[in-house]
Amino acid sequence: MDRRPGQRAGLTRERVLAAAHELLGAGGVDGLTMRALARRLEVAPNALYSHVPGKTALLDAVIDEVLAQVEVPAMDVADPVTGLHALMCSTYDVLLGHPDLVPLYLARNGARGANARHLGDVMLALLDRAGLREARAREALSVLIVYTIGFAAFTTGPPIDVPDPEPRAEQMRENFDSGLRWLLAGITAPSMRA
Amino acid sequence: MDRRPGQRAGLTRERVLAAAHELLGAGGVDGLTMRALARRLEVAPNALYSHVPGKTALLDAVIDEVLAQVEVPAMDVADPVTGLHALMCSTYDVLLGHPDLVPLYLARNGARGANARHLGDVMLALLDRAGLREARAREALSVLIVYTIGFAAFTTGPPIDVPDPEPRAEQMRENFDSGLRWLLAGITAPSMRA
DNA sequence: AGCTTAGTTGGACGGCGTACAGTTCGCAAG
DNA sequence: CTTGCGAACTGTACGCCGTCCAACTAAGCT
Repeated sequence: MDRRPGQRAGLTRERVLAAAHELLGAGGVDGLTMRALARRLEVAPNALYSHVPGKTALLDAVIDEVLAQVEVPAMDVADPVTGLHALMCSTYDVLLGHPDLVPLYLARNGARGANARHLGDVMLALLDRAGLREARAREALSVLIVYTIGFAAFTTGPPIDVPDPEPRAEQMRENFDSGLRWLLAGITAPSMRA
Repeated sequence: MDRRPGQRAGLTRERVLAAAHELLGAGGVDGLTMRALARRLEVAPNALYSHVPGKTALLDAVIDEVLAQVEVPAMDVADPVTGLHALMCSTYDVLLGHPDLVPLYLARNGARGANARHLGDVMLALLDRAGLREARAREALSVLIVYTIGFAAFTTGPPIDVPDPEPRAEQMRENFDSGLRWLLAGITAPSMRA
């Protein structure tokens, strides 16, 4: 801090979020502290509070930002179930790209930011095209979200006792896929369609 | 602390774990700190370290302890799928009884303690009787565990935006049940049986 | 030119987990 | 019955954490 009080440091909400993102990638959740963030931006810790309400809000923002990477299938995709499958797989992959973030994600159970809401809307639209409305649709929505985040959390956790993690990741990917197909089959079974 | 150094306080690993359990129930995860725990046991914070290696280990122990409450179906239950269903539902209910614990549970992804291992073995045995072996069985195991813990995490999280949480809990319980049935149906579909 | 206001700093508060050294007791061996 | 030892416990301290407050300064508007 070779700056005297009052001198601007060029801080922005965007710059703060970006730095937070980097810290998260480098040192995991434990590495992301207000002080470390300030250090990286060459600023006093308190300066952050002019751009972010607090740590919780910052985490929420970062979490939601990550969801922007999810590939949303075209709304007019031929088969809505295929679209849902692709959407959930993409979400799963994105989550795997930010392992330390997943537990947080789950603790807040599913970010409530703009991106999260958008994904939810897309899913509801696809479910609608698959024949599910209202309560049924919300039910299916919960199940799919929970399953995906839960599986990501499970996958990104510390390796249980297997020797090398490489085939494990692939194995988990397949497990995820299997379960997802079962769920989708159940969701769109004839008895479910209103 | 009206005790001078060296005087025994009658601490035991069991007493410590029990107090931790109580604190967890009363104040959630945030309420469980080494210092608060020591305060409740009328002891200096460091005294705990004679009975527990550290906070992480303590949490692991408490987490695994909770799993003891899960009702394990009789091994010779008529239908293994029904047994699995009952087992997962009991697990879900137990988890709901300790809301603040669930995120931790997921972060460590499924306790690795004695009780957790036992439950895993029971599930594998039931899956075996349902016709699943080896890789298939492990696959199904992952899916079921992830689904259950994930759903519990989702349910115990802060209410999204619904007005009153009472019907929500019931709703979620039904959602859980629906998804679970779909999963079990998929797992035991003819194509899966070796 | 002067005033307002937003951005930033130094410092502090209360809390956390836990390491280190010292004190004191219970208990087994002599 | 003494002695010695190891385990339990305390006091103190270190280095973190998130966040609030008052002071200060620079930029921008009038």
